[in-house]
Amino acid sequence: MENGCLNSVVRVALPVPLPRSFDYLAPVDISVADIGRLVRVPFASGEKIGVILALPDLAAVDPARLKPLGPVLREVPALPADWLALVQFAARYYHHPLGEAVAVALPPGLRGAELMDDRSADPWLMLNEAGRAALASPGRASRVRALAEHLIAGEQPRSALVEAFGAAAVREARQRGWVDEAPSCAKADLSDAPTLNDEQTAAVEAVWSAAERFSPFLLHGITGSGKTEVYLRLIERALAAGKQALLLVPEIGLTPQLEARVAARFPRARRVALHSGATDGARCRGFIAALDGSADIVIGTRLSVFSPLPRLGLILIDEEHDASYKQQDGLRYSARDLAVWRAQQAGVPIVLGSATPSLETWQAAQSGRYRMLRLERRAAAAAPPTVRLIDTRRIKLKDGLSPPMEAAISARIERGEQSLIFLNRRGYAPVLACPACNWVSDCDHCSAHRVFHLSERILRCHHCGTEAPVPRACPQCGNQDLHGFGRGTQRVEEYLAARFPHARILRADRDSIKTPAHWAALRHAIEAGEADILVGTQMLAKGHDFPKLTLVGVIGADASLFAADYRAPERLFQQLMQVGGRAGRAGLAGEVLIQTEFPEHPLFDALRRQDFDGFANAQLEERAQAHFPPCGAQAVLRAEAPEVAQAIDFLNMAREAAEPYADAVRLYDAVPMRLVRRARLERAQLVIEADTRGALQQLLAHWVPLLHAMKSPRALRWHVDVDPIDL
DNA sequence: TCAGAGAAATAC
DNA sequence: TATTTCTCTGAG
Repeated sequence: MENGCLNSVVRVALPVPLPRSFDYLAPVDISVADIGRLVRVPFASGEKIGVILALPDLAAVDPARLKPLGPVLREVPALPADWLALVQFAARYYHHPLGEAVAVALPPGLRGAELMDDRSADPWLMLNEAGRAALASPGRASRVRALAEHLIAGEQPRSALVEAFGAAAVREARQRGWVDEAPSCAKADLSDAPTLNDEQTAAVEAVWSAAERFSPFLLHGITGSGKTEVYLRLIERALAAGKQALLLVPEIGLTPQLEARVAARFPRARRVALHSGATDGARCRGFIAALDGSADIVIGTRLSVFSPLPRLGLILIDEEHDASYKQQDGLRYSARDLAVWRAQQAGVPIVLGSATPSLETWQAAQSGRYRMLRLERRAAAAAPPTVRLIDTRRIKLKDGLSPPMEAAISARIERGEQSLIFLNRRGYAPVLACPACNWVSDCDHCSAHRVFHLSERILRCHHCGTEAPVPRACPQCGNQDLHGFGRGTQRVEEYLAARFPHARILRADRDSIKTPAHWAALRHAIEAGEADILVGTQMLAKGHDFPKLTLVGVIGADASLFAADYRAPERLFQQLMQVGGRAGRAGLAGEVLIQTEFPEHPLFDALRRQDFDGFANAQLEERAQAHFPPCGAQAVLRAEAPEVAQAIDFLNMAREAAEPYADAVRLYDAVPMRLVRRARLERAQLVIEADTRGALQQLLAHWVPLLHAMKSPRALRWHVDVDPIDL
């Protein structure tokens, strides 16, 4: 059992839900150059694909138990040390098994093939088909993508491209949202980058003067103040310096637009777009292009924070407050927070942009940890919208709409302008009920009502997705007169159609818009003035100028005013500010009308004055009093089981296990979650608070290993959520 | 005595 | 998580 030879051990991260790595016996030809490479290893009775983490001097277990390493995939560049460090940090900070974190951070094509019955030594067989194809040759998808880029840049007429790639490819590119429409825009767009105003210039200079070191900035710019132009100028500088730029955007819906704008500005730069909607092959190629340094600009949703970037020079986060930066399952990471860590690690500047920053970022800027850059002028020279409240306490509403709201819509129709009615509730009515016997359309699997969708004639649970046909009569008493209570976008649309029979009405919510192509078509229809009234959820609040839109009507905002969630006011303010920003952007005055029974609420007061600073500071004050984030740190342990009692039992046991380490933290009681039952499972949670992230992390480092060791019913699942955004 | 089910242990 | 190993039960 002589084992004196150094570097005879290989440490590997494997995609198993165990909080440790695994050691193997090294083959003679292994070297430090193999750290970061994919490898096939025997594991339990089968095989797995993992990533080589290190060549330690000593194994962490009895060397007699080590099995020999399998083949190493040397055809793909090794993942660099800083990438491994990022993933290891994420696994440690979010207390998630390292091997699974590695799997999350890799594109699906590189995560390893599913079937491993073939024991041939060919390392390529470690990858699945998409991965192999992506690495072997630029496939069809990339040709179609190249076509899309040509269309965007307007470098070639459409007919030539149809000839080269076929009409089907053009259609595909459009369906995937890679191009907005047939080539129209183009070289004009290219040359005349708008002149920066002095605020924008100052922002660009401030960031770039710190280009050689870690320096975080909050770019606080109201809607229409030209944040994107600042991003583009900074990318330009990064490219000129031979660096890579990473631009994070909130969600897939917005990626194609920004991508098109970046493509138009930097037609010669190698751009990569990464998001969950991209095919395995496309994600894999983009990842490799980033890794081997050939990509200059990476634009993407939260998952792109894990792109390996050897020449990284700049990180930009657009709409940094957006909730979609937090992953809500598996490795529950915040791409924004990881990006800041990454900027620090790489020693580069990072810009967090928002009109309504998260309180976390706001506090960092107030305390001087981040530098604040303000853009207070609307580039389009339009005045900010006026905000008016409609006190609905003494007004009779018709399907949720007040007479002043209707009058305002009517006035817009007469002037040929557009109105947007904003309501965060899709479907026709939130619940269908029988007035005779009190039957309600409850979901069988969740503690929630099924929502009545009139056009599809179904009842759908918005939590588990199950559907049922709308019953003709009450299933309990046979009464044929069932009523939809409350209102959603469909009902408001229906009412408006009856009230304004000559108006053209478009509805935009997750039910009416299912693909990027739908979304693009809708946007074009709105921009072309083919609608008088828009009805929609927060989907409509984001992105895009609608030049004829001058009225935003908000209904149903009161529900968020007194919600139990302490983040509800922050979210509401952000939402209203954002949706309000849609009104009046092209020289026409915009107006925001909010129906509320609480017109004296300070949130509305701040909104009326467009006073984000005042609102944010007041909120911070409240958070400080309660020691809520960002004036304190939180984590939550959640458990789900067939019976809520099992989940509570587990959490109580967990709580007991935590007590000895809990002197610097507050452990709350295990309680059933607000929506206890979801998809046939019942959930409970236990909140942990500490004054600092350090104290919280210290507890978790002791506690989570104990949780793994705790025995619990087989059907019980649990997870830890660090820095949760909804409790 | 031995299926068969369900719990428990284990992975390098 | 996935698979193997154990341990208990009761029908024959």
